[in-house]
Amino acid sequence: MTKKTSGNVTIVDVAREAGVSYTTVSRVLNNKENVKPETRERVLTAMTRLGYVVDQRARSLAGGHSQVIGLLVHDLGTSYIGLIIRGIEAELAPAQYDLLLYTTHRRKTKESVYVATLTRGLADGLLIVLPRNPGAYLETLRVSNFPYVLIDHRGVSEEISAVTAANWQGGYTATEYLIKLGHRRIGHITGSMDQGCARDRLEGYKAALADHGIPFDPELVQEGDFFQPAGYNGTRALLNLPDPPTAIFAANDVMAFGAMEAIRECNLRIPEDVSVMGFDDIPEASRVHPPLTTIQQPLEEMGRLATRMLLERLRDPAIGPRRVELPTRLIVRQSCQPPGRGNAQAGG
Amino acid sequence: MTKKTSGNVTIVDVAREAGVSYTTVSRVLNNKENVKPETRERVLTAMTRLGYVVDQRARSLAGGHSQVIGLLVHDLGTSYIGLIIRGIEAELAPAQYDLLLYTTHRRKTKESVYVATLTRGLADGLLIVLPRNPGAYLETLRVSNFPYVLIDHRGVSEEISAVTAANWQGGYTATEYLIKLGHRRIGHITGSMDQGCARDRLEGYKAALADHGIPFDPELVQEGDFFQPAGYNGTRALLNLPDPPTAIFAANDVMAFGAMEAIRECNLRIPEDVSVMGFDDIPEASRVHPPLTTIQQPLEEMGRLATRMLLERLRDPAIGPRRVELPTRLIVRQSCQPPGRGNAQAGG
DNA sequence: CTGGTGTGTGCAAACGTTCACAAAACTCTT
DNA sequence: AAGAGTTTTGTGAACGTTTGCACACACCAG
Repeated sequence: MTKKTSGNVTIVDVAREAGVSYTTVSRVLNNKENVKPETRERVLTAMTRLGYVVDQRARSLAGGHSQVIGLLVHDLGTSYIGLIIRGIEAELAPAQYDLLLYTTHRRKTKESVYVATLTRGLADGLLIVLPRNPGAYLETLRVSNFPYVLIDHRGVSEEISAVTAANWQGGYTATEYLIKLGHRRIGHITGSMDQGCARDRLEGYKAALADHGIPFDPELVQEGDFFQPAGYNGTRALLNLPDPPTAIFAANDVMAFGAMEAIRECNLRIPEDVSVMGFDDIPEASRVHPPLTTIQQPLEEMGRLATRMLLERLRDPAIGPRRVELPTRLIVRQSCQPPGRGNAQAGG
Repeated sequence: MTKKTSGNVTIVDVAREAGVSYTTVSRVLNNKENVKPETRERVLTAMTRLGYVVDQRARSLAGGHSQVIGLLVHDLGTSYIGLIIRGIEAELAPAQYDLLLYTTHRRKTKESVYVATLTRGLADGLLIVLPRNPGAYLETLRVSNFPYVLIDHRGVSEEISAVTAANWQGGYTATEYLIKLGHRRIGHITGSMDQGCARDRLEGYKAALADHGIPFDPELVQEGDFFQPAGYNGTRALLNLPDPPTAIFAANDVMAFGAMEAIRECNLRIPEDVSVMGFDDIPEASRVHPPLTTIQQPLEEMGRLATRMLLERLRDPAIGPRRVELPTRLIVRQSCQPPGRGNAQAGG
């Protein structure tokens, strides 16, 4: 038993134990070449004998990298974010990185504050999920050349690495599916219009209408914010229209749940009276009644890919920005059907 | 404009700019007494002029505390954990702490590895949510006198700070409610039996049965693990019994969703044919069809309280362990009704 | 004018690493 | 068997902060 049983074991202690200099211990620690296998072995056993654990603070202060990635999200507790984080962690763990979590809970100012501290050594890189007002700090980040990747947001310029889903395509596919079922009046509840993904989905919706010769009716579009009440309120407004839609396409599943709530409260049936289409395919989508037809976003894969891109950039800072759009696909369940059949059934 | 436009601004730069020594800057930074108000002012303006941000790594290396709290959870993406984290962050943010996130994804070995690195300076304290096999490292933590608080788990000894919900009481209340509706055969799908909360809920269930003179039938208890498939499988098994239950009490909402799935697949109705009771009251519970009657756990409050306890302990290490149990309460929705009414309705 | 008691400030040494550079120890050549 | 080249190891100075100690100065009582 060595003298230092309590307190912290440092590389100096390990060096003494192994009979080498602390530099050699550091080399072993960092898997540097040019260490005689026998010496390495001796250091390694000394480490385990002493129960040595590297001090990340010191390492990062001296060496410049902290093995920590910052994650900026606006909220947790949704499977949307859960799936993304699952992907992130899956890539981070084998690379020995830790995850520092910042949630902004929609308080816009907080994001820029976090970014400042993060870039001061606490983290080596940053993953930003669906920022609310990226303009405020993305430029700061870019100028300071701090590595980061955006998830589900295209950012303010082409110079920014980003992983997104094919939102336009998803919006198009969803709308086209409803059109092909026979719907002509299709309501849309948008996401936060300050976010590109929401705008893209709306554009996809418009494009599908246009391609099938259906005139765009602004009355049928309600601005939402990706939260359930917006889906509910938007749907109530749509159903109160003189000529209400026979189908509602919500810009995400959560708002689609709100839509379902509203439709039921109006004593209408899903999908007999009104069809509902979501976006995301979060796990709950298959659990609600009726199971929600929706557009699947590869959330976990988005997290994985963004992380891979970030780590790649960390290894080689020369790598330029990369922008990847992952495909979305239609998941047909039971919340959509051709219009008018509800009445027919009820009447027959 | 000063010379150092790029790179990092240190206290030395600030000191030069303000015409004081770096020690004084450090004093201002830490709000130490004995700094002339005028000097303090001068340092402060120098800081903002230079855009100084403190380097947490250096601060923590020199000073001993990192202003980071580690959070150990086994999975994200459920509102269960989302609510807890919301509570944690609400308390952490004003105290200027950051959150380092570790998810174990049910891989038991990882937890102990994390604990080792965490205690080496990366974090000042640890919050552990519902650990899988705490025995492995809780003892290590206790011995090294590292501050931590358990959430939703009572730990291995009375010496451990923990915040839990009244699980026994919740199990009792849920079961008693079903009994009072008239159910006599009540199935129970347990959580992971290696966790105290799961055992407590089961014990509450048994106690309620006993208090109402209903003999305990082991056939009616299916072991689960808090995940949806377990709810599904357990329910299928229960419904295949020669004398199946008329109500099912799942140890959490997510398994209750699985139960609902299974019941529907057997062409039975909820609650007419089988009543379903959950536990947790996650937001989805009110959204499923029919809305789930469940036992509410004050998850956000549990996160808040645990964090307050941890910060308190950080301020005064002499504080001993505290164990708090927050109350649970029954939320009546529409997934439970008296037994036998389903047939009556169908026949009438 | 001296000696005390504060206050405000500065110096130097930590904290535990990494890294550039230098030195030492090998391995080949010839 | 010596010199060149290569591998291995060690020394010293960072990294940016906190903190113990010492010092300068003002103030007051004697």
